[in-house]
Amino acid sequence: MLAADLPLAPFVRELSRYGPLQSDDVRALTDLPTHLRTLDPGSYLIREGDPPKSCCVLVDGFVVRQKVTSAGARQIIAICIPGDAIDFQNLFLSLSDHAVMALTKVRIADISREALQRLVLKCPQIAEAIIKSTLVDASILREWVLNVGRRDARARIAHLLCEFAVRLEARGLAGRDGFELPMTQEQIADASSLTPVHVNRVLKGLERDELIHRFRRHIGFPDWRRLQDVADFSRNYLHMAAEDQMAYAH
Amino acid sequence: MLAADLPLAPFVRELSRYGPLQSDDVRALTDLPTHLRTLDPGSYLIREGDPPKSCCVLVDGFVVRQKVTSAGARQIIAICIPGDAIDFQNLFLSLSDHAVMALTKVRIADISREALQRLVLKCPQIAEAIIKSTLVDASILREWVLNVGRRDARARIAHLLCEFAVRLEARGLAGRDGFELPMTQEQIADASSLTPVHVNRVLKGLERDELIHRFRRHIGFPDWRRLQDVADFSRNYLHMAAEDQMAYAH
DNA sequence: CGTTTAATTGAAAGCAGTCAAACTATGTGG
DNA sequence: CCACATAGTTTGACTGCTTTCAATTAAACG
Repeated sequence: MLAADLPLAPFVRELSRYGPLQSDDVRALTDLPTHLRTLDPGSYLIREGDPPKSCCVLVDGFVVRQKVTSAGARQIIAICIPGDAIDFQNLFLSLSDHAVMALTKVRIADISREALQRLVLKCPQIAEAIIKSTLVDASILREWVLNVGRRDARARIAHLLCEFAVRLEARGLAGRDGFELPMTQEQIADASSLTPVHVNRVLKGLERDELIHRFRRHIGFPDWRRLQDVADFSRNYLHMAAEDQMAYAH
Repeated sequence: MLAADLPLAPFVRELSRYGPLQSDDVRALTDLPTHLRTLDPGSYLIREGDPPKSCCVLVDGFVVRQKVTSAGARQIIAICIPGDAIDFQNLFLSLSDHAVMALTKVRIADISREALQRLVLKCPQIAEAIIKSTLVDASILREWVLNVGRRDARARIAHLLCEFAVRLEARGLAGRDGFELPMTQEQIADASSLTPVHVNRVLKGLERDELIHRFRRHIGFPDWRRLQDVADFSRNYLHMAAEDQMAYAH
């Protein structure tokens, strides 16, 4: 079978990392009936207050979770990369508490809510894997609260870059040379609770100090070790398995 | 049986709210072997980097989750109230990514990790309830990121007070007249990403504007509606069941 | 009561925000 | 292939919310 026929494969591989799944479980998940669709940048997969329709998995591209204050200020709450489940939230809760927006052109696999719920109730291993995956998401959120709450602008943005690099690399989507950042500076601002203007200044500062290289949207890491120091970054909170501690290790 | 004999009762009641548990499940949970202990304010239940020992439930008193930056700045990430499970994190992940500290004198019920894990694998309903409980925690974390990231000091502190009031009331631990806030202004500062000095000024400002009343640690709400407006507070993100929407409702 | 911890207040400094304008990519249609 | 439009980036000057530093007052505790 071709990879194109198995849009859920990366997602299932990711999940099986959290709890060793039986091959039956893996097959049951991979074979889940899905509906594929493509969305353009800026379009919404889920809006705040929506009732859940399906449970979707990100096959290709990048999306963000976001919330807004009544004053209209936006906060990006999480960045999802290919292979991520977008809404276990909606799988089990009845109203969405945040919106999900496409950063890039994305491919989404919709899984039937009922089918996945049945699977969870039937296969304890799958339930456990989903719990762990959810707990890791929560751990990342805790780090974001710390990041936004207690680090200055420079560390905050550096931290965002470090986290993104490590998560991408763990899925084989980036190497030591860096990665394409799928965000405008305005979006970086909304993720780091800063203004676009200030993001620009900080980015230039990091570049001036040879902590990052930039070309278009590409971010390079000439001195990964030092960037981690500036960012106060430690990958512990990502709860990755030992075998993933590769290139960016220490 | 007396309530004193069932320290897990409030926790189980809470959990059953998230997924209707069979009476067998309820009994299995309530009868879980526990070890009760008492801790003084300021003592640590869990330190960052700890391997998990047991899974503990908060019976009495208040604890906070917290993280610190390498520069030593502290961020409170969550506040737990009686009936909350303190570490589903530790139940399934292998290293703690944050510390848990007692705000007040607390009573803790330690549940054996293995016993609870067995139960999760055996009872799908319990697994589902735990998933939902974890998802609600994550939703609260998302709101905290927004709160700390995009609201000014006044709204931020008001929001903290609103959330605490609503959560306490849902467990029957506070009424319309207000509640005892189990935190010093320094701790409020660490929860709202401000300095203690500024917390003091904002609190005085809220009091001056008749948005709250204060006496010692007691917080009263003379105009709940208006406070919610200032706080930009909506209880949606708490994902409470309909029957809990009582006194503080709108 | 004396001692420690928490709350309060004032003055000054600073990090990030706001406003505004210029510049650079990227894309589109003639 | 170029002119124009649009979106994103960059820069400067100024403002302001929050922090920092320091000192005083009030409350909690043994």
